[in-house]
Amino acid sequence: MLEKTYAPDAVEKKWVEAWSKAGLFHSEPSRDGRRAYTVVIPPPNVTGALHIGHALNNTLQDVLVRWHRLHGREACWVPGTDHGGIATQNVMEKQLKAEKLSRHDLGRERFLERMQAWTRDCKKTILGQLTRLGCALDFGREAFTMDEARAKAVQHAFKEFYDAGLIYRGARMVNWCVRCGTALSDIEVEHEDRKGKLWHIRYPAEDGGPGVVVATTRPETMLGDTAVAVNPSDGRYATLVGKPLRLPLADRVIPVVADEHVDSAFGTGAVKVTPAHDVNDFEIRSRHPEIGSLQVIGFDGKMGPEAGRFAGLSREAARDAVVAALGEALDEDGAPLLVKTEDYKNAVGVCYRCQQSIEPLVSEQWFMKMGPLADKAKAAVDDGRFHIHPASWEKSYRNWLANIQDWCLSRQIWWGHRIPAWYCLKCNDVGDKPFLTLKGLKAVISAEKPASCAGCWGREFLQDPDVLDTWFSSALWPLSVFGWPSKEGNKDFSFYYPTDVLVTGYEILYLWVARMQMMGLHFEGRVPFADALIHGIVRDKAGKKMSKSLGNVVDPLLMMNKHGTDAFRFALVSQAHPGRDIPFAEDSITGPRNFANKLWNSTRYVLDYALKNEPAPAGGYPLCALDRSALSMADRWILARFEAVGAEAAARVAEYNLAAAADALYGFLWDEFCDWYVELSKASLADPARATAAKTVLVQVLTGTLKLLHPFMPFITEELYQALKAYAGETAEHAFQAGAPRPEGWADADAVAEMEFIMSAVGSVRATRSQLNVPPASKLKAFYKGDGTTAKRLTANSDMVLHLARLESLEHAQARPPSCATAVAGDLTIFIPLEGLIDFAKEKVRLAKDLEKLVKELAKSEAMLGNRSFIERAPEAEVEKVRAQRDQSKAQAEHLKDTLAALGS
RNA sequence: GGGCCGUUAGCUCAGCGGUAGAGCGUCCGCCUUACACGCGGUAGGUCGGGGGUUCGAAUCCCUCACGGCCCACCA
Repeated sequence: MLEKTYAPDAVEKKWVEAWSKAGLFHSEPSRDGRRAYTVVIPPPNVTGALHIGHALNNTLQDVLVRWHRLHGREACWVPGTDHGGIATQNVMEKQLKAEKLSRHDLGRERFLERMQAWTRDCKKTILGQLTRLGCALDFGREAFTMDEARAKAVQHAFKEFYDAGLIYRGARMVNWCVRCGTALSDIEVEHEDRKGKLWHIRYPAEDGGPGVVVATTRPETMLGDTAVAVNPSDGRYATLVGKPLRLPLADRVIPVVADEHVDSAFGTGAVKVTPAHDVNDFEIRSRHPEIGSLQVIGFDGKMGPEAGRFAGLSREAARDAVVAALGEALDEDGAPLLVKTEDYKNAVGVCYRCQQSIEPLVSEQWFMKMGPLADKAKAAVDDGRFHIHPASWEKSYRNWLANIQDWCLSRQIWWGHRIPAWYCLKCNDVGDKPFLTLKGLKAVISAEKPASCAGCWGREFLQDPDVLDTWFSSALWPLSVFGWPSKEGNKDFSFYYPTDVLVTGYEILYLWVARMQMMGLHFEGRVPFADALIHGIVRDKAGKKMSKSLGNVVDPLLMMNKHGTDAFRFALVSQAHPGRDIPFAEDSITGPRNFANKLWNSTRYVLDYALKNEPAPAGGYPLCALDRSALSMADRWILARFEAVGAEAAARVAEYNLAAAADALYGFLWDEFCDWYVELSKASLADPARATAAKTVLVQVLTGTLKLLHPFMPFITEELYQALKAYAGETAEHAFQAGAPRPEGWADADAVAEMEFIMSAVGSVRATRSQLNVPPASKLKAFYKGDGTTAKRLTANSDMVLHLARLESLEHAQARPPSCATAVAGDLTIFIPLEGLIDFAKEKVRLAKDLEKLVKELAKSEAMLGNRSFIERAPEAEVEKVRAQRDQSKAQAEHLKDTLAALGS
């Protein structure tokens, strides 16, 4: 006997343990001849516990994995975590800061030891949470982006790219985060609109003339100016080009150059040029090499020695100081050099890990040439080898690939894959210069320290101190988790690769998805997954992004503990509409929680009430044992509906609309199975001739629905599956291993139409009762008037109607009995004598209202049918539908008119 | 500066060419022997505005407005 209400705690705990003990989610290549269904987890960074976004991401994957396992595939879902580069190092540095330490206090080796220890704990937490969420991960395959196997893949890929000339080292302007102390790739820079100022500064001519006024948002960089640029076609400045200007605050003279890049219409039409600190200016210098470059801001974000009296100040302080100094500076005529200051809003590049503004700086870095790789990735979307769901993302994806820039790979941090490049100390003049400024180094690419230099036989080497962008190893993930590059005898790789689908959020579409596509296409010549399911972000109730600082984060563990994991999962999935973010309110779990309870009680009904807890017969109650022709209309109806819903859910899953699949199953179980079939079965069970069929249908449809719901709500469905499986004749030990219900041709349009009529007739009587305040408990006699198909349907199923509408009898009547209420069903009229109970004034108002509605509908239908274009151009089926509608409205209206006339006006 | 998405019932959202739907909330009545985490009933919308295409538009096209997001080297 089951308890009255479903209590998730114990059930979830029990199955988490049992599944783990049974190794239920372990996959083997080629087992039972099943085709692989492979999913690799987007490995969470080892930065802490999982958030609600992870819960969504992993629930969606779990639904897909379990669904496909149910449908006969050898599902393999690979778990793992990501070392997370800068993000994780930042977490550790924060911890150290609390101990008043920096990573430099520890030194590289001890720092990495601490990182390893932290990573171990963090992995445990993360995998524990995924287990708690019910994820059917193949835990034996756990991978980490920085473990030995993955390191091999990284080193191999790096060398291959290097040998192919796609990876190179060079001096370029990069996005430098002064707080994180490292270069970043372009996509790791976020753009934020910030309020700032636009300062207009006069640079007087060296000969004492007025010179030019330039406008800048970053006055501190003027200390590094080496020119002023104007557009060559700008007449205002034509005579100034080539003339020297005096750079205020610095004791220097700089030229005016002409460059096409300058927009004459913006500001004053003259731009100060700081090649060391601005990407555009860097470009201008490449066209005018003679102007040179002067770096005034260091990698630490402080003004360097070239900044003169401002040296040592932070960027921010230097800005204030420069502006203040300009404010006091006058030109030879005594006019202020700071001509104007205006408010200005501009987009500032910001580090995606620490939100500090990015400093463009020139340095020596490793880069990857992306053009050829991007072309292949673009071709894969263009020709349909790769699909993004929803497809609206494909346009942005293509666009990004088409405009791709080279990828800055090196990071000046410690936590990551060390770049496998070695510099012979004899061939390279390393000295004690900062590594970032070393130019023209000759590298030997090798995972291990080379034995000797091929050029000079030197044996002393310096390994590149930098590490790789964390996304480099992530990009190889679908390959590396299956042991790539090792392929010979690698059954895992040949069976599971390429994977089937990648599920992730749109925020890492370029950062990660695109790069996996590029790597997969480059190394294996095929896409690493043919489909990407891109889901939205879980936001707070008000639609704001969740963040610790806003204090609006929702802890998934808390939700699971409070409401049950299945309910939480279902709440997430049913709101995960393709292409939409999810504004998550805790209330939204209530419905799914109630639904879980509904499942629970449906099973209680079947086991305790319908089957009276009798032991299951051998083989259970199989559908094949039933005589199809002897089934009741309700049996045939629910079987038809069940099969249709199974197909509908499958279609929705196939198009990656999991919310719609969940909704279809929810509606079927609750609105059709429980509200109608279960109610009807109560009568059938009392009739020995129909009892076995009813039991069979109850058991089979319920068990089948539970199986289909299992991917969405694994715990409760497993629990109930265990209770039902003997009755259902199911042989699989766990719901996870069960087979999906197979289509057996239960489609039955007649039964569906008949049942729909019965439902509308019952609904009509119920509404009448309710509107006239007839006590639900009172059983009433009723009469119907009319004949034909609908009358036959009514009489053939009168016992159902009696039960559902709480009637005592339903008989044919030629005329309207006295003192009765009227209900309309199809083209029939149902009379319910209510002597003494009925308020005729009220009844008349009610009927008049119904009539009004009908008349409106009738007019609409007739208007359509009166439209010749409609008759001629609309498909015949549509016209027929309207005709049928017209006929019904007409008949019902007539009945109501008669009734109203009988009641007197 | 480009691009994408959204604007449908009080709220959150489905529907995306054939006479407006769900969940929650409202209101009314029910402890009807699976479930009050329930049952039955009810109210509530000119589908952001304006044009167009079509026999027919919430659904397709154009345009405007208001939100949100992504990309972008306008000082």
